[in-house]
Amino acid sequence: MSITNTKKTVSEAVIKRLPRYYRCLLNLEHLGMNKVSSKNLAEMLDITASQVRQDFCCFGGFGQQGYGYVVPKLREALGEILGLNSNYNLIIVGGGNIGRALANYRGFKNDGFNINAVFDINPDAIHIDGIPVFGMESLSDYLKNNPTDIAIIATQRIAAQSVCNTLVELGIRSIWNFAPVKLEAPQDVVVENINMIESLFVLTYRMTNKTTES
Amino acid sequence: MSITNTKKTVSEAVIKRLPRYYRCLLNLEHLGMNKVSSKNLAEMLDITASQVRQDFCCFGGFGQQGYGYVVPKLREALGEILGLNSNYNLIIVGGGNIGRALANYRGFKNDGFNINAVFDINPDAIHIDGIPVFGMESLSDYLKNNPTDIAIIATQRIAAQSVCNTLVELGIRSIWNFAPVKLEAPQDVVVENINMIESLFVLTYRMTNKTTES
DNA sequence: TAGATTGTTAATCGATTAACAATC
DNA sequence: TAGATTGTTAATCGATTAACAATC
Repeated sequence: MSITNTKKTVSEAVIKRLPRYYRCLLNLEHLGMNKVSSKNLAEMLDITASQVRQDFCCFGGFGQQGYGYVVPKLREALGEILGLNSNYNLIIVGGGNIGRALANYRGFKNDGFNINAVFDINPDAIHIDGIPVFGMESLSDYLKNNPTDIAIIATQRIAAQSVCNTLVELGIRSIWNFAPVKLEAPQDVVVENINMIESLFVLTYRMTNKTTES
Repeated sequence: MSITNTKKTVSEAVIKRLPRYYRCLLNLEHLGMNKVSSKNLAEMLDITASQVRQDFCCFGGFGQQGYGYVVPKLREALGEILGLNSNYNLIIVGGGNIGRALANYRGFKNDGFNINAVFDINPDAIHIDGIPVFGMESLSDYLKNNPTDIAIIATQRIAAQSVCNTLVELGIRSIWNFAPVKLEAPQDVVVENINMIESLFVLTYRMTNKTTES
């Protein structure tokens, strides 16, 4: 009740900007900056100062009139809003290229995301340093014994929906989906997608339709 | 002049929907469907029929009143708008987890995207089946001799901007960026980003701020 | 105190939705 | 022809920007 969500709903657009504010503030904090104004932030993020203040206002506002924002305090507050003060336990389903890349990438750990296991239909063919790889048939037992906050779906497109169904049935309520499909899931399940091919198509669109002027 | 961009500017929101329309139509085409209405498409994509028609209208409209849209014709037209009727030559800079995953993933080839080479500061440590791995010092020579449409930046965050500068200097005009930084580039350079950590933060935001009601 | 900058309300701008004439 | 569905204009809704009183 203290910080979160004073106003009714926070728009998609605002939510997508929150991680950027957070990252930017983390950088400033590491640089030892103590004070920042909406004008400063706006310049760094290429948006308007008005928008910065408006966005923060959704959550109650964290500044001091006439002064600005205290960097560590604001970063902390945004971290709380984003849920970054907890640790998260993750598993990956699908040990193909993307699944392995995510498993091997150690960067998520810094932000409290621990990848504890990888599941694949063909576990014997996959080796990942420091993370166990199990067959799909072990998923149910694993989840019963190991509380898991987030499941990453990194399977083939064709398998993604059925894997999603299984995960939901086994109690998973948060899915980070890398398969290029729109997953159907109950409304209490949170799904966030990374769709590379869509991003690539946007790139070729811009290449093809580049404006020649200005 | 024939198909593209009748109206002045196409909004970001519309552009982001184009790949979805395209994917959906490709599926319908594979299923052998010949006809589709804006209502059908809207249902499949979870948007309004009005929006579908409005979006297509940006490019002149491809339907027949009273009938709907001819699937292969519409798919073809969208493919042209998205620039998917050409082949593209790509290179990857950065042979870490993401770079290797992208290089090993064969799926892009289906859509005409050929990954021809990988560059890394430590090329000897990296082996990718069927794709040569070179040192960074070979980049300039390679690009002189091998026309390249798109460069993928898959380096560490810290190296990304300098790699970007080099690529731009060497003539690259399209960059698909996987490093979690906002790259500065001349305005005639097209940059499209995949920012995983931002996506993950949006996921934890939704987990943390889930509405209990309804 | 005077200057700066927030929080918030009001104005503007743009995107989505509704409506409907055109027409297949 | 009658029914269906587009293309497009008008209405609505929401997000961004501007403005400014509050206040540090």
